[in-house]
Amino acid sequence: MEILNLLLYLGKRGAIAKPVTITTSKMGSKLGISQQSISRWLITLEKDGMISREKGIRSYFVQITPVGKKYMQEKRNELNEIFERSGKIVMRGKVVSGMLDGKYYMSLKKYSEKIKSRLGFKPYPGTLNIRLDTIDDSQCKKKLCAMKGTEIPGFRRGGRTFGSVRCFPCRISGVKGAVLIPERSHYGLEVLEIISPFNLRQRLKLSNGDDVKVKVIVG
Amino acid sequence: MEILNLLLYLGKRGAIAKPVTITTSKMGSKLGISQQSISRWLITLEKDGMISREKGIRSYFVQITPVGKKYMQEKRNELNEIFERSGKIVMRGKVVSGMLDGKYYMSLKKYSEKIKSRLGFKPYPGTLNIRLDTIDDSQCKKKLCAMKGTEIPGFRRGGRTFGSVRCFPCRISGVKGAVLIPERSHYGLEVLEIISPFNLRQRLKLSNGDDVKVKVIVG
DNA sequence: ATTACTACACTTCGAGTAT
DNA sequence: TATACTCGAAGTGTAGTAA
Repeated sequence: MEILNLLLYLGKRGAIAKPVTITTSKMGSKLGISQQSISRWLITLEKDGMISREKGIRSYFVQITPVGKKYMQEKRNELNEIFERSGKIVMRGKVVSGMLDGKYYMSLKKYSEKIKSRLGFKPYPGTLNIRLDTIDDSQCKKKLCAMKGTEIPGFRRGGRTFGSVRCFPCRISGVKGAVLIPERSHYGLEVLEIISPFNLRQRLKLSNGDDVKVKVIVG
Repeated sequence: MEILNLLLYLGKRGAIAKPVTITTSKMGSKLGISQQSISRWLITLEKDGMISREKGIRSYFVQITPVGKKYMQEKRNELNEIFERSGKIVMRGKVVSGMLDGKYYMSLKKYSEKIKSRLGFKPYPGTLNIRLDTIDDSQCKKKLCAMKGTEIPGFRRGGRTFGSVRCFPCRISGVKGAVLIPERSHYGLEVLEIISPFNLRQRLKLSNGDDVKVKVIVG
């Protein structure tokens, strides 16, 4: 058993901030090893100063110590460095139909001209919508949402407000484009809206349900 | 040996993007185990589909496969979630004098009213500037810069453009405030601009050179 | 020089079981 | 109910050595 997995189990239950209730058998079945082994591992982790324990009536209160936290943070930093250095966020998903509103917005001069000046291309009037299938892919979009990207400011016209949009230059199956994150979107984390100088459906011969790979270069 | 450590060693050498040259004895001495054990582990990892290998003349070319990459990403996501959930960025620095432009901007109604509506407080007209001393603290600011935060839009007046500003609610020595990240700032990564409903210098009895702690709650 | 086999020590595993 | 002990099996470690 990798001790990181043990700490991960505890950390997910909040054991970094406060003592949490655990039983060795639940923990074992969750991690795929026996109750006995968990018991032994907790004793070892305690000896090594990674966790502290206090016996409850029919369970233990376990907390991750600063030593344990430091160990986890080291691994986290190493992993983050490796993946951030490569500086790519890759998402996979399936082509789906949009609500045609992307087409409308991208045909507005105020948007398309700003995009031209900020991203260096005039967007084809329309967006390609991609449904992200796995949780990992949605997490990637969440990460994008938390980043700044290239902002295309909103505007008002005839009493109506058109919200701002953030863009993240990307490659979709090798073709230049950008992921669109509207300030106010109809879609959740599971749908990616893509613009491109090209009509992507035509250019990549895409139909609904086709698999595509979107690569965003970050940093 | 935790297999994550093996993948970490390879990942640090760039084995996610391309095959890298390694020898079992170097890898072993770096990881603190024998050449023989590394040899056996690499065979195991290859069998498990985590890495691919090709024999060179006096070394191996090793690359992490998509399976191995996925394993690493899972661990990374789990760790990031655990630490991001706790959601605090803490920075330390010393109070320094600003250029008095913060005072000017915060006295503009367009800004202060928007801040009132978005952050829930009317900013004292002035910013507290903090010089971040360590690289770690600057890295924290960099992380903030890459996040979205609460956006206060810019505006135009009399032909002049006032840029937008992003805010991150924070506590400074326990007092409510917000870190300001102007779209176009005079300051680099090493200076933090803070606003608050209070005159922080008065309220916290601060003089230039005093140490302060800024805690930003994220997520 | 390298990798990786064999052999054997030591560690970690789960089942049974005491508490 | 829970934890954690003993003990035989399986896994992981290094040394020696072949290729």
